[in-house]
Amino acid sequence: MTEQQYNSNFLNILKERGFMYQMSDEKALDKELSSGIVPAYIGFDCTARSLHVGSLVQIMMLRWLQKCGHKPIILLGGGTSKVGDPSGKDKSREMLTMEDLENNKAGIRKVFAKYIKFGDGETDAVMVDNDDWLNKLQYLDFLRDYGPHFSVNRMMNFESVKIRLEREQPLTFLEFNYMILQAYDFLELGRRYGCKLQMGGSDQWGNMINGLELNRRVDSRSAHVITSPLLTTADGKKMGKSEGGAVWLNDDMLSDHDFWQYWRNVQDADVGKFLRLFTELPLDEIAKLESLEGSEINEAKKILAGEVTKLARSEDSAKKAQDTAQKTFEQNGMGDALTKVEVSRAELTSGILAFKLFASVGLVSSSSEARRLISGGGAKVNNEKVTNDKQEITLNDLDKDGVIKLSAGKKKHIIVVPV
RNA sequence: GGGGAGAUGCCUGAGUGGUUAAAAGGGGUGGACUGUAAAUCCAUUGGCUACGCCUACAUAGGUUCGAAUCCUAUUCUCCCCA
Repeated sequence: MTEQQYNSNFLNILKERGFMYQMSDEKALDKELSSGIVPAYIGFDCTARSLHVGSLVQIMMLRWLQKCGHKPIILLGGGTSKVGDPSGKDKSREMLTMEDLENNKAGIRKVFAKYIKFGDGETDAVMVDNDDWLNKLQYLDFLRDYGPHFSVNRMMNFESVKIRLEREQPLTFLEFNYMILQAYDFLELGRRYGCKLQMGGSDQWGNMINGLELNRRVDSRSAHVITSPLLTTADGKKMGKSEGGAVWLNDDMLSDHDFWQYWRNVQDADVGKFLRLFTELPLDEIAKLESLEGSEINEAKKILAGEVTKLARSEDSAKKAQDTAQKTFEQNGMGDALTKVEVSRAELTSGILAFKLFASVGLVSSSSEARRLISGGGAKVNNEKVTNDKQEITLNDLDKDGVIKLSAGKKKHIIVVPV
């Protein structure tokens, strides 16, 4: 490997693998990390039942952190979700019920359990909800105790604030307070767990620095922050959209097959970057993979898909997904991991109009869309193009395995199982 | 509290009484080309048991043969003055 820039193994890994965007006081942090266990945290929203690949960079950072002998703290924004995240300006989000919130927390915990180890040990991860302390805050006490440490003049200079003001877009007081609450989280975690490091996306830099300073001013605790680059795909789009939906990490939100396919279909230019960030393959191996040319890079994509799926789902899921992909795409057949939909035998006996079946099975969202698909030549039954939307699908269409394969375009397939 | 501007399809954004399911772009989807990639090109993009029907331009009423376009009330948003 190249020269090791830091004493801390953790920092070296972050640097080499592309997790590092900026950090506060490099030397001090390096020293801190190389001389003992450092508890570090990253905050996550819990507005959905699962996190999606957009959070994967953060998750991997915590995983490496633990691997390097430190303690990950996962902070869920249960308290802040209660207020609703204001940065999605248009519609203020619906309030989550307590029940939703608990469900979401459980779902998110499930994801993390795949990546890091929880428990009571020194480097075991813990998961906390900022509702535990934010909810109890007394406005006046809070103002008196922490208000003096925040300078509005400075906050006005923060990128996030400045942009809004310059564009004359509204910035609510609520929103303005968010960064203060976030800073307070850092302080609280410092008190509870001796947390000294906050990590997060580079858009959080300003907020994170606030927390760092609050720690220093109020508790004289030395604290640090590291940000990761904001991830975009090679064509500059946000990561994590596929076939119209978000790429969820939980398997009850997105099938193993679709998850695997997302990684299989990344752009050539992203392969190396993603391998470094989202897998734990050695760097020299990654270098080899990303240097593959032309269609050979597809092999690298398969490895990427396999590795990521293994981590997020399971070894078995990865295998099945790859197997299915091979059968489906390379042999024009079908694999186990394709979504199966049951259709009553009785209906098939009398015949179902093609466009209706495509819609009811969920390949398209309406029968109008199904008709469009068919007239555009994108609908197939057992690899045969459907030419007429009134074509009937019947038991006669069962293949030798007694099922029917429906395809919408080249990539979306569903297996119809008569019951 | 006073005055002004505005709310259009997934998003941005035209339209200001009549072929307007609503320009244009973005995004999505399908096709061609390829490597299950990118770029490019073409098509499509409210719903429906479909050459017709229904629902749509913040909400509720009204004027009119006819409204997204005019009137009234309501809700929300932004701006300015106090």
